[in-house]
Amino acid sequence: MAEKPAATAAPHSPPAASTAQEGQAKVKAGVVKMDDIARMAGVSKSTVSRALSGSPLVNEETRVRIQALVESHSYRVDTRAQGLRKGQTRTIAVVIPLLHEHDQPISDPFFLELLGHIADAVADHGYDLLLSKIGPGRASGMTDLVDTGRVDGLIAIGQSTAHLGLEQLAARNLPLVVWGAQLADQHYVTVGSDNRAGAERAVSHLIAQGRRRIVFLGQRSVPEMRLRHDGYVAALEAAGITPDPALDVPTRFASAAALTAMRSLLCGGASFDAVFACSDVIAISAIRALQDQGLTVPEDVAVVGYDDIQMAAFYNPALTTVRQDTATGGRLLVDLLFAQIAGRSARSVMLPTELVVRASSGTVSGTTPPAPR
Amino acid sequence: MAEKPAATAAPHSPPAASTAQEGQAKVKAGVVKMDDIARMAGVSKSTVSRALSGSPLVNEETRVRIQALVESHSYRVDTRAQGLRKGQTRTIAVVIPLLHEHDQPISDPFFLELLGHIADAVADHGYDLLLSKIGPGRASGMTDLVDTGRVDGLIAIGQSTAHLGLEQLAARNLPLVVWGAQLADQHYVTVGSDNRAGAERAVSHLIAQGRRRIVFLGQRSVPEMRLRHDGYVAALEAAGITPDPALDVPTRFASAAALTAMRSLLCGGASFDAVFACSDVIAISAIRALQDQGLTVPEDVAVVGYDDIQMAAFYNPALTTVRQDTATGGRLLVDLLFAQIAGRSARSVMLPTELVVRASSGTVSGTTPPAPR
DNA sequence: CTGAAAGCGCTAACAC
DNA sequence: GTGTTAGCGCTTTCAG
Repeated sequence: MAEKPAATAAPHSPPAASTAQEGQAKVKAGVVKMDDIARMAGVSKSTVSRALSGSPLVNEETRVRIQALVESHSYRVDTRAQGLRKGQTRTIAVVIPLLHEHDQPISDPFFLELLGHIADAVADHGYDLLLSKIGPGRASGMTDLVDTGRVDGLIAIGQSTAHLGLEQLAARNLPLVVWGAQLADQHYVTVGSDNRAGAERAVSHLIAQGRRRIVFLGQRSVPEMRLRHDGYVAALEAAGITPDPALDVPTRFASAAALTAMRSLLCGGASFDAVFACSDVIAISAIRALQDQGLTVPEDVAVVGYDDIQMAAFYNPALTTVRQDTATGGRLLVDLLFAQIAGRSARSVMLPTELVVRASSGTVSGTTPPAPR
Repeated sequence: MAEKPAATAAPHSPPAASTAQEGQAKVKAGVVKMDDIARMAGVSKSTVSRALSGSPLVNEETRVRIQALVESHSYRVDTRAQGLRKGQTRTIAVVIPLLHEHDQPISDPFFLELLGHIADAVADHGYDLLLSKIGPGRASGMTDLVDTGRVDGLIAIGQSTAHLGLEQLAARNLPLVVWGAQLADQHYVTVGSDNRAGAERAVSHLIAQGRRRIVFLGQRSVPEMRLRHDGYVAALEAAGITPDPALDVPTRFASAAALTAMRSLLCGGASFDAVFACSDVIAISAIRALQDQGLTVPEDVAVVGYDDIQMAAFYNPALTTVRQDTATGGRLLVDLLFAQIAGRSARSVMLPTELVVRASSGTVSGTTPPAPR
């Protein structure tokens, strides 16, 4: 089979003709290269390159001829080669922590919502998005991503326990933005909600409903959760309530873990009239555990979650929760990363949160239609 | 600042020394290349390349020396250049359909669960995963991904309305696997659950509970949903029930859409005693709509969903649903793709489903603890 | 306006 | 065992 069409003989032949002839033969992708197009157009590779990158140095007629050839042969420039030459990748990595030890899948809907917005924003910049689930000892894996020339920058979702690793990356000056809490001594850029204020408002709301014995459900080893705990304590103290350590229940971010934690609290005979959960997923599991014990929400126990995942409004009872704005969060994450890639400096951003009051905290009747997002 | 250390002078100098000296200077990644390592080791680039790829043709002593240099300078081979030369990318793309017209984020937890498993499997193969949200007219975007040399293969999550586009890709012989329904005339490889059988069992279960007027909630334009509808009809007819078109309610995959659909059904005064929803997210929204009307689930209306997302077990009432095994699904998707990349042929796989009976269909009391996944 | 030439960082024949 | 020589497919000076 003739590999290279002898199209050089008729450089100006109508593209349509060659389409019909060659379309069939091209089974495998990438078969036609810039050189081929150049030869067919009767120009040099350089001219094709220029034409394709919209250089003004190219004759209009030539450009049109090249364009036609490109279309008809559905030629596409190889980004890999282009990137190698230009020293860029046009792709950024999003790193999601393994939620825990085992190769448990990413499971919190909140992450997916955020990821979706990040994906949109990255695409708007014309970049690709590499998704990477990295386990403990994340830092080295993340460094690799850029050292091996696979990505131009990194977005980490959740700092979880990797604070030190992230500091190392920042020290190396790699473009990096992380979704999470803004810590005092930190040198990397974060975007996140005002965890302390959000939690404080949620708990104050509970107190305003007449609740006094409020359970904290969350994992304080994660920075964001620690701040939420701070807010919880602050709200309590502002109301003259002394935090009871017995109501501080450590829980990981999985439904099952939350269920277990709640059950053991119930079995322990603790008395409480409200729960502040560090995520909606945790809140939902907690409610389930409560109901299984014959308790009603919000009558016996009022519950507030965090995140406002889509399902929160549809749960029964509809969940009162602290909304984190994933749309602007995602976009901000990406914008700040591109600022760094462009060599500009970026500052951490703390997003305001909004307390969305629904039925689970005892104020709204359960039959009110949930607010559409 | 001296760009290249004059290390050539002392080729065998202890790596530790140079680390200390240079560690500081290397701010930007990728600064040290294979040539540099070669020079420092006093060998040629090829030898370094060989040593690094574990070729047996390299002297043990040389290899050790090179290894040490590589470590101390934390040199990493550039995958981009490597890929260009070797004609591969070691990355595969996962394409998720924009759920609908607007740039709505990916939102169904089911997708995220599947994505998580795919990510694990891809990583196990040592490949990267490019995440791509592609809108209507997906096919061209997908082709691009491989034509521009960015990925070695494609996984599409959900065929939605892109069947024809996928056929085109398959015709071009691009490595491709799609999560979805196995259609009669299709030339691409799919992995998916047995939608027809799954739905049939779910609906039969409802009938066995004494329900006769069962609503179908889903979007039949999507192949998978059409099959589920077939199963729904089959179950009905097997029981001698004539499907009532009034109970066939088209619904997209979003919570809000499902809520609206259900509400208008209720307003229309239709009479029914059960609902079969095409996804758990739809089921949950439907239950919400029912409850808002003062109806109880499962007493007044029994509800069955599809997917068995994590939250299904925690909903109130706990959701009876058709479980799709995302773990083996994800792994299979990836395995079949790699088979194609390796030039082997692959066959579509239809996974069995499992009906998970919980409270929402009226059989189990609501206080039973949900089965852990 | 266009072409020739020199690489981007790496691997793979092919020599020695 | 190791070095030399060609590229992978593209962009970009530098000369016309």
